[in-house]
Amino acid sequence: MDIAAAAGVSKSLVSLALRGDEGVSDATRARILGVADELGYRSNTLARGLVQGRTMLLGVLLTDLANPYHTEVVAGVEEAADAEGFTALLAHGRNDRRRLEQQLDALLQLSVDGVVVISSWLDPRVLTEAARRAPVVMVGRPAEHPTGVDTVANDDAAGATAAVEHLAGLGHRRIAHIAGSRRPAARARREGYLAAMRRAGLAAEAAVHTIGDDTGRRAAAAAELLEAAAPTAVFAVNDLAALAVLDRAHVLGVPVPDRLSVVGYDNTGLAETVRPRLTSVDQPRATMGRLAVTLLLERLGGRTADRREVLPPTLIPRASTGVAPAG
Amino acid sequence: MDIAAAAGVSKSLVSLALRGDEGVSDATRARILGVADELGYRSNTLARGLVQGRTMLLGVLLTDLANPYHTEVVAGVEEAADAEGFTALLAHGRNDRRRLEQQLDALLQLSVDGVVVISSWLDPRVLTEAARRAPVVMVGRPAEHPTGVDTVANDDAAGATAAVEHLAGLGHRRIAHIAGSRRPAARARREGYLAAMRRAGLAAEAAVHTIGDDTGRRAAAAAELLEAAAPTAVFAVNDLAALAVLDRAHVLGVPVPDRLSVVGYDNTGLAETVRPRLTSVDQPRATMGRLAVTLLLERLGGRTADRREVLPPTLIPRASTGVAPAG
DNA sequence: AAACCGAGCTGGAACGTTCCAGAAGGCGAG
DNA sequence: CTCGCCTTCTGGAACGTTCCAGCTCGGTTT
Repeated sequence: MDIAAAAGVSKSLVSLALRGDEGVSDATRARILGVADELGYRSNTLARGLVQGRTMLLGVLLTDLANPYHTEVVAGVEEAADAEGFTALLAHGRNDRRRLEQQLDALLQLSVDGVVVISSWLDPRVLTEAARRAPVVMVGRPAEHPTGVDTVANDDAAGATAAVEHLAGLGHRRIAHIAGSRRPAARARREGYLAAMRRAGLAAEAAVHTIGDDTGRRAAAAAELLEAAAPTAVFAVNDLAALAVLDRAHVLGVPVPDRLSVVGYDNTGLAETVRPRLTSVDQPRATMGRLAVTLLLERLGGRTADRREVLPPTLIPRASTGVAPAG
Repeated sequence: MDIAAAAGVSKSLVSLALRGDEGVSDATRARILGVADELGYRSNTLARGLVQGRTMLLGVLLTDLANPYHTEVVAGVEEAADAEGFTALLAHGRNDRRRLEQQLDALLQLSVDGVVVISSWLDPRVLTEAARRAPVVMVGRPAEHPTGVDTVANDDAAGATAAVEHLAGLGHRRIAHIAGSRRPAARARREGYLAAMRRAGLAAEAAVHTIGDDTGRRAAAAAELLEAAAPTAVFAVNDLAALAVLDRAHVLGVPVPDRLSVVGYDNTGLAETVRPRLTSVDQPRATMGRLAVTLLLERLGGRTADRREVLPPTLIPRASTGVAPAG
């Protein structure tokens, strides 16, 4: 450390002074800080991490940067990380499971103190294995709970129920559902929809159409659904699917919400952008991100039992839903 | 290194074997790899970085994760980084200049081998200072070129010209512009618009309304513009502003594109989502990201002269523009 | 005056790698 | 048989920090 030489003290004392330790005289401290400033000194995270065994870095691994759902969770994670003195570093899987695993590996090799995984894509065994090297919290609904890993999810069944009850409360009976792929969250929403329809005495009216992830099939499913089931209301598995329905309704000349009500899920920025504004089920994303950090810190504090947190979503009514058309 | 003990060789040999060096006998290599696998060994980036003086990490600093413009640049950066054997780590400024600086600092302290800054927010002096510790490339249009830093930008004037020529070619004369804040890119687009209007002999018809960054003022500016200037076409500084115009037109019952044509800038996902699909100027974002990495590598290879790259944008015609209404 | 104390400082080990000089042993050429 | 060379392997230094045990020196207590 050249600061030591320049200030005429030992490197140990430089270290103490820079870290603000008590046992350094004011005069010496001032001199050391002065020299450090002059030399443009920046501490070296690598060296510190190596000797301390912790880096104050949190890794955030996400499947898809472009997905606004993910980025709001990230905001929550960052806020909490900042408050605890950690730096959040993001790694991006770009919708590719292999790459996701590589990025996870890269984070672990960097000796991050913990990892928040915002993705349902990783194999539970990969997560369990990762959790042996650093605490791992997964945000999202896993198909199968990975042992050694904490999870934070929203209550998809409750969200679906809220959507159905909102629509039923407006007098709708033919409430159809556009379901997602076989992913766990989508499945839970679908089951929640079916259960809520039963409870509302509308089991006979339930209609489910399943879509893929790509835009083309979304549009096709929307068209099919509107023509086959002739619903007065649609609960869609997510905002993008809801958008496809709005789009199709526009093409068919069906006015929304006068003749058709539509509810989305995730309350993405889109919901507030499209015309009409989309009623959508909101997950408390920022809260989920913050909670993930809390769970990580608990693990760092020594907790070993797995935790599985489920947070309640909220329905945000907007202009895409209205009272059911008469007849 | 416990692998060394378990395999009965020196730590040096373990290092050589794991890195695939030639001078290790096949039998010994197999034994070492076997032991490493069994012990679940992962190399330690901190230690390697410390001794080698490079980490094979690229830092990507961005103002706003939620901005799809940024994320596509990131995709280009990641693609190129991957191809060169680097790992891209993202740090996020969350629309806060102070935080942006802190994150930049964190990246430098991590000893990343280079930084791609996707933001026009940082003080040029901060960037110049950072560039003394690691190569820095800025993607975006700086107000003032920071010395020691390479920049990659799109040609905003050319983009504005393309928009005006497209509209003029459709017979429009009263082409108004919704301008952005005082940020350099916005200013360049505005100047480009004015110059193109002059060249088209429409200087007298030019009308500029300026907006802020928030949604409310966007809507107000859109309303004001449509009512005051009564244009038949609007070139907006970005897609969000264009959206506000579409929205306002919808409220006023002005059909697009029959009585009003609208062109955006940035060609974000929104442009393909809204109805009608938005004509927009596309920046070659992925290419810009890849180019940024190329420039970083050149710096690592020893180049010291600053480079300033400007890439041509492309207008993507969609349904929001049509021939000017008669009369 | 001896013993103790605390404030202020130092030197060296440690962290997990890579790198470098060089050692050991086998083999072919002279 | 000796020399040199090649292959395979080793030991220790180095990277920039933190941590720990311990040093020195003036002042206070007994």
